[in-house]
Amino acid sequence: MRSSAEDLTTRARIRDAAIGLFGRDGFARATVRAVASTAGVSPGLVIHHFGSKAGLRDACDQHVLAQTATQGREKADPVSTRQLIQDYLNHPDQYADEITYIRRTLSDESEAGDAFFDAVVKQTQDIIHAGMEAGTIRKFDDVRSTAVVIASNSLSILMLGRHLSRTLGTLGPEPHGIGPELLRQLTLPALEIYTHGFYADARFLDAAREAINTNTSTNTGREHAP
Amino acid sequence: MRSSAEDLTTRARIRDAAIGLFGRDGFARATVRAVASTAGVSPGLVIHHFGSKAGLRDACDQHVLAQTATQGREKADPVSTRQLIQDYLNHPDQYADEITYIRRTLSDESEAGDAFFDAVVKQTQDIIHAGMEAGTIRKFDDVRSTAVVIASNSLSILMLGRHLSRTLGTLGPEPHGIGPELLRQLTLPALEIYTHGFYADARFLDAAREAINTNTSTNTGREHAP
DNA sequence: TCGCAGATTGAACAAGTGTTTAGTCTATGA
DNA sequence: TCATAGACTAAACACTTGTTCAATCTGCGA
Repeated sequence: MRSSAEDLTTRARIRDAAIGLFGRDGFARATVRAVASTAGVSPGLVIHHFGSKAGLRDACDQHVLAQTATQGREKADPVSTRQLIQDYLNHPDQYADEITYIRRTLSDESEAGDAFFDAVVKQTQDIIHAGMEAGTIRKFDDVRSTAVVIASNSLSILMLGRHLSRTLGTLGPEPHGIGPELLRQLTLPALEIYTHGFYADARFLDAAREAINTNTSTNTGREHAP
Repeated sequence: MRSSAEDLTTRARIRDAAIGLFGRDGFARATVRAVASTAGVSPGLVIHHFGSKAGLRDACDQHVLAQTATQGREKADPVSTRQLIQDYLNHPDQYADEITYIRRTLSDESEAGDAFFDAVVKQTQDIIHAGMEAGTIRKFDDVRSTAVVIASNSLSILMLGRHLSRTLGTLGPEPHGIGPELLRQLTLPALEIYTHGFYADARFLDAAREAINTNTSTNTGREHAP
């Protein structure tokens, strides 16, 4: 369900070209002239529509991340999430630019990236709470930290997708590397760890518990943030 | 154990300044003039020593990643790894530039980043094999994919450290966000998942096994890479 | 002491950058 | 019909970029 063809307003065409180039080359490396050339317009028109290169970036941020955030908020339940994944697996190239752009936004420092990450964590937290009540997810003391860990692990595929697919030899036509083959190959190992754990017993966990409990008083670390 | 003071050769001072700026601002945004100014020399001298800006990047890659790779290869056993972590927790700011630089290298496309990631995966694979024999790590069918998942999860702290500490409120003076407080707060939740799992039972795992086994024949995916 | 190779600099160059500006084209409403 | 607003362009501007170059400075071996 995307505006696919060339029947877009010029402003939208420029913005989409910028999303592709900003994601692929980064904001600094991507030039206004390249964006204009990709969109088939003159450099001046880019400035005319967006005020400045920074304004163009803001428009891209708002478009990609607002869209993804609302999608995420609407489809917070596991069923819709599964449908979203299925939709992606059927049309992977439709989302390529968005994925690359989000990865770049999370890498560079930006308020849009911060907001997106926080939204993912919040959504994960909601899922964990619901799963704990439903009995599908184990009970955790520190749900917030657990959600941060899970979100971080999930987003690592987004951040390192190129490396993952390169190492596993599942590199498809997608520049970010996150293709159906990669997901198919990682799903079972990840779910095994999430189901039966990674370690054979609680040795490491107990040792860490003890170390942290004894260290908190003697350590040189600063006080806890309020 | 770092060459701390100003008793460095000019070439090394330029390289260290570049490591800091390339990591913080990225290769494109960081200018030769800024590197020269930080090192207290003229822009021409930077070129004189490294041939070009790209040559300077190569030197930085080789310095940071070769150093880290050898460290990783020497300290592959869990005991030394723990000592390395302890060493970091005691002197976090000494490693700040290296951490930021490695994160940037993994984000941008570069052979050095590829080699580093592969080294981490290989090291993780060795640890898993050893742990499986020693009985501390569960038995996995697909050790390579499991190692990729574990490595990806571990590196996510590196890639998203700024977001993690920002969300959890453990932001210290480090620009990358990976401070002692963050690690202390994430250790137990991560180890709990790695020990007892995340899901309450094998429902999701079994469902995924079934879905993948039935899909592999009917799916439109291409053949497996050799 | 001399000479020379390398370190180092300041200024300049050429290319590329974001942005501005003057002007043309086009549609739309009075 | 015509005036006006906005889309749009080509050219230029001001600035930054990486790099070069001629010229000094410095240390060291003969």
